[in-house]
Amino acid sequence: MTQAAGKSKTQTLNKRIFIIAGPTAAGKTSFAILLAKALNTEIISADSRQCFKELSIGVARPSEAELAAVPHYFIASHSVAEELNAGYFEQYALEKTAALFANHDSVVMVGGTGLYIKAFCEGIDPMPVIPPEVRAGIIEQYESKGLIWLQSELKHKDPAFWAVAEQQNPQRLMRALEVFNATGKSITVFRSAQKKQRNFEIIKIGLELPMDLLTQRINLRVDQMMKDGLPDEARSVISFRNKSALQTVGYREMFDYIDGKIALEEAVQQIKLHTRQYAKRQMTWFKKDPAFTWYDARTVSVEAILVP
RNA sequence: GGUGCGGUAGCUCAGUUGGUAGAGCAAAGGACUGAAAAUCCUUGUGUCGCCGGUUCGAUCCCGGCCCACACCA
Repeated sequence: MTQAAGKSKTQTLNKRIFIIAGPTAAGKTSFAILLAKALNTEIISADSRQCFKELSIGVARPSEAELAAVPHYFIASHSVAEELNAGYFEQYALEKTAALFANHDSVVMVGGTGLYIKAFCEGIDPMPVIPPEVRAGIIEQYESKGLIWLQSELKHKDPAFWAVAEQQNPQRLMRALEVFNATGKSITVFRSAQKKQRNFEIIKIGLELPMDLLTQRINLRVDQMMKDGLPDEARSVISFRNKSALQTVGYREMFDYIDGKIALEEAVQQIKLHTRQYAKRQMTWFKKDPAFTWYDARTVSVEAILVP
C-alpha cells in the first residue's frame, strides 16, 4: 500500500470509479446497488444530507435492506452537530476510495450533491481554517446590520474579490469576509481553480427522467415520508435547526408547521414544490458537465454501462 | 331584499390625485471552490369583472349589470 505511488501507471489506471448522479428521486440508489453487486464492490455516497445519522426519512436514506445488500460509506456516518463541507468530503471520499481500491478494481459513488462530486473528481483548493468565532461574529453582524453592511465591508477590505463577486449573495460574501478577517488575505489568493489529477479512471453516469414523471415520483416519495413519520423526525432534530445540516428541504417546512406558521397540508405541498425545484437545480449542474453519459432511469441496465 | 367590502399577471395583493400598471410567490432559464437539499442572477402585454356615460384620453370618475365575501333582515 505504502508503495502504491511507485507502481506503474497502467496498474493504477486499472482502478475505476463509477459515479452515478442525477436529480433526486430518479432512482440512483437502487441502480447503484445493482451496479456495485455486479462489480462485487462497495458504495460511497455523495450526498450532503444522507451522511447525517439523525436524518433518515426526510433525506430518503437507503433502506436497511439496501444498506445490508452492499456496504455504504458516508451514510449515517456523521452528526448534524458537525459542520461538513465539500473540502471535507473530498478528503473523506479519497481516503475511502484508496482503502477500497486495495481490494477492489472498481468502486461506485452515488449521490446528488454536485459540488461534492466535483470536489472529489477535480479537487477543491485548500482553504485556511476559520475560527468558529470569526464566522459566528460575521453571521451575527450580517443579521443585525444587513446586506449593505456586508457589501461595504468587502468593497473596502477585499476589492479584488468584490470585483468578481456575486454581490447580492450573502453566503458567498460572508465566506469571503470570514477568510479575509481570519487571514488578512483575499479569498481570491487561495483559489487556484487547478484541477487535480486522480490516479484512477472516473466514469460519470447521469440518470434522468422526464420532468412529469420525476414530479410524480417526488410527490409519491413525499407522501410516503409523511406516512413514515417525517413530522416526528423533524421534532427530534429541531434543537439543531440552526445547523446547516437542517437547512434542508423537508425539515424547514416541517419546522414551519411545528411552529404553527403553516398547516400540515401546506407544508407537504411546499416540500413537493421545493424538492422539484431542487431537482431542477441538480439537472442544471450535472448537465453542464460534458463528461456525463446520460441514461433514461427507466431503462438503464448494468450491462449498458459495463459493456457499452 | 338591504348595507358594506371587493373583482388588477397562474396565485396573494399593491397602485394609478384620469395619460393603458407593479411586488411577492409560482413558472422558465442560468450561476455556483467549504452552508450546496444551501445561496444568488435573469425573464412580467395582463380584454386592470361586463356594458354604457363624462373626457382629447378611463383600469382609475359616474350609472347600470354580473360575481364573491361579510353583516343586517
